[in-house]
Amino acid sequence: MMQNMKLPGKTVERLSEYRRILLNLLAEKKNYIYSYELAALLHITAVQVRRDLMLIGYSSGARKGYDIRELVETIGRIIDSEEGLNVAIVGMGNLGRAVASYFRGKRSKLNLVASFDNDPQKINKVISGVKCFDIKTMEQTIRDLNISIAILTVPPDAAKNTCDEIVRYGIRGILNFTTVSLKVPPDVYLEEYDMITSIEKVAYFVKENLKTQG
Amino acid sequence: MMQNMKLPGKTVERLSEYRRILLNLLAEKKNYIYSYELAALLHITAVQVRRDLMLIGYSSGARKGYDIRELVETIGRIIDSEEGLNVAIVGMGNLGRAVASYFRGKRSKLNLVASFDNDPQKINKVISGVKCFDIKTMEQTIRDLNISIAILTVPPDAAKNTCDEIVRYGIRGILNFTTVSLKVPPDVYLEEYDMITSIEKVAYFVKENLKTQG
DNA sequence: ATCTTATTGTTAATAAAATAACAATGTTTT
DNA sequence: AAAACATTGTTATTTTATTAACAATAAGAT
Ligand SMILES: NC(=O)c1ccc[n+]([C@@H]2O[C@H](COP(=O)([O-])OP(=O)(O)OC[C@H]3O[C@@H](n4cnc5c(N)ncnc54)[C@H](O)[C@@H]3O)[C@@H](O)[C@H]2O)c1
Ligand SMILES: NC(=O)c1ccc[n+]([C@@H]2O[C@H](COP(=O)([O-])OP(=O)(O)OC[C@H]3O[C@@H](n4cnc5c(N)ncnc54)[C@H](O)[C@@H]3O)[C@@H](O)[C@H]2O)c1
Repeated sequence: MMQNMKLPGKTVERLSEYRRILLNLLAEKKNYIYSYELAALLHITAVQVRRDLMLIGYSSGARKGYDIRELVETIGRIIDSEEGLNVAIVGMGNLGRAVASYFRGKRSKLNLVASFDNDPQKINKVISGVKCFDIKTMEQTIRDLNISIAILTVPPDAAKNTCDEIVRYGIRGILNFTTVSLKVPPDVYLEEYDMITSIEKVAYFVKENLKTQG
Repeated sequence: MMQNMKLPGKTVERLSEYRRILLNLLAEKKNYIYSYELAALLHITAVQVRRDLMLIGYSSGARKGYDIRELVETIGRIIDSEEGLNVAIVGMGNLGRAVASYFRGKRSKLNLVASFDNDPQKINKVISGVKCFDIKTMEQTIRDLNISIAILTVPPDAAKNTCDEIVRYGIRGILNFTTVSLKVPPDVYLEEYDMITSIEKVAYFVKENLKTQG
C-alpha cells in the first residue's frame, strides 16, 4: 500500500466526516459499527465506506464491524499531521467569532492559536476563547506562533490584500469564507466556501421538486 | 433543449458561483467577460464554463465574450424560483447571526423572513435584521409566512428533534450546519456542511505539501 | 466440528465529471 | 471584401468517482 500517495480530496472529506460521526458515537458508548451503518449516517453507500477504508489500509478483522476507537485512530494517523498544525482566524467579526467558538477544543491536532483584526476594540482581547492580535503584528505573530493555516473572514474589500499578505508571511493553507475569489501560488492550498451557493443549491432543488411533486 | 431537466448539482453550484462573481464584476463596471476569465476566477477551466452555459442554453453571440448582465439574468431564470422562496434560520446563536447578517439584502429571490429560537432573551426581538420568533410558534409561522427552506443552526443535541419538526411543518429544503447527520424523507432536499471538514481537508493537503516540498 | 450466514475487502463495471479537440462563427485587420 | 484570428459551442475522449459483484473470512448456529 502506497502510504505516501495523496488521497483524493473527496476521500479526505469523507474521512473527516467519518471521524466526526464516530466520535459522536463513541460519546454514546457505541464501540463497533458496520459499514452500512456508517454509510447511512452519511447518506452514502456501504461500498464507498469500505472502499475509503481500503484506501487508508484499514482492516477490521471482520464480521463484528469496525472497532470505532481503532478506526478513529487510524483516520487520525492518515489525515492529521503528527506534530499538529497551528491555525489563525483573520477577521474577528460575526463569522470569525462563530468559527472560533465552534472550533474551540474540538481538534487536538489543529490548534487555533490566534486571531487578527484591525479594530482597536478587539485587539489584545480574548474573543471567543482566542486572543486577537493587531493585524499589523501579523507577520511577526505568524512566524512566532508557527501558524500555517488561515481562516479568512475579513470583509470582501480587504480580502485580496490580506490574502497576499498572509501568503507572503508563510501561510500554507487558506480556508476562504469571503465572497472574493482569491489567487495564490501553487504551493499554497486554497479551499473556498460560500454559504449562498449552498442555499441557492437547496433552493434550486426545492423549486424543481415542487414543480414535479406539487 | 430540455429546459425541464434537472441540472447536475455540481453545475448548479457553479452557476451560483458564476453569478456571485459576475455581480461583483458588474459593480466594478465590467460588462463583458470571456470564458477563460471567468474560469480563472473560479480556478476551473474555460471549457467547463462553456459547457455549463451550454447546459442552460445560453449563447453569447461570440468573440466579444459574454454579456455579463444578460448572463446573470439567464442564470437567474434557471436557478431561481420565479415567485421567490422564503427562508428561515432556526437557532439564532453565533452562527445563525453571522448567516443572517451575511444573507441580508443579498438575494432578491430568496427572502430571509424569520428566525426561531427558544431563548426568551431573543424571542420577539429583531436580531441581525431578522425577527426572531418563539420556536413554539414555528408550526404556525412557517405556514403563515410560507417558509419552504430552513437553515439549521441549533445546538447539536436539539438538531434531530428540530429537524423532524420542521419537516412535519412543511419545510422542503434544509441547509444543515449542525454536526449531527440528519434523516429526512426523500421529498425534502438536505444539504450538509461542516467547517471542520473543510479545515481538516486544508490541513491534510498542507501536511502533504510540506512533506514533499519542505 | 461443520454448516450457515453476515460482512468485509477487492476487483470489475458503470456512471458522472472534466478535459480535449475542433468546426463554426463572428471580429478585426489588411 | 478577403484573410487572419480569437473565441465560442459541441461532440468525443479521458479521467475520476461511484456502484456492483463476489470470493474470502470469521462469528454464531446446529
Ligand atoms: N457572516 C457569514 O455567515 C458569512 C458567510 C459567508 C461569507 N461571509 C464573508 O465573511 C466575511 C466576514 O463576514 P462577517 O459577517 O464576519 O463580517 P464582519 O464585518 O462582522 O467582520 C469582519 C471583521 O474583519 C475586521 N476587519 C476589517 N478590515 C480588516 C483588515 N483590513 N484586516 C483585518 N481585519 C479587518 C473587522 O474589524 C471585523 O471584525 C465577509 O467577507 C463576508 O462576506 C460571511
Ligand atoms: N459556530 C460555527 O462556526 C459553527 C460551524 C459549524 C457548525 N456549527 C454548529 O451550528 C450550531 C450552532 O452553533 P453556534 O455556535 O451558533 O451555537 P450557539 O449556542 O451560539 O447557538 C445556538 C442557538 O440555538 C438556540 N437554541 C437552543 N436550543 C434550541 C431549541 N431547542 N430550539 C430552538 N433554538 C434553540 C440557542 O438559544 C442559541 O441561540 C451547533 O450545532 C454547532 O455545532 C457551528
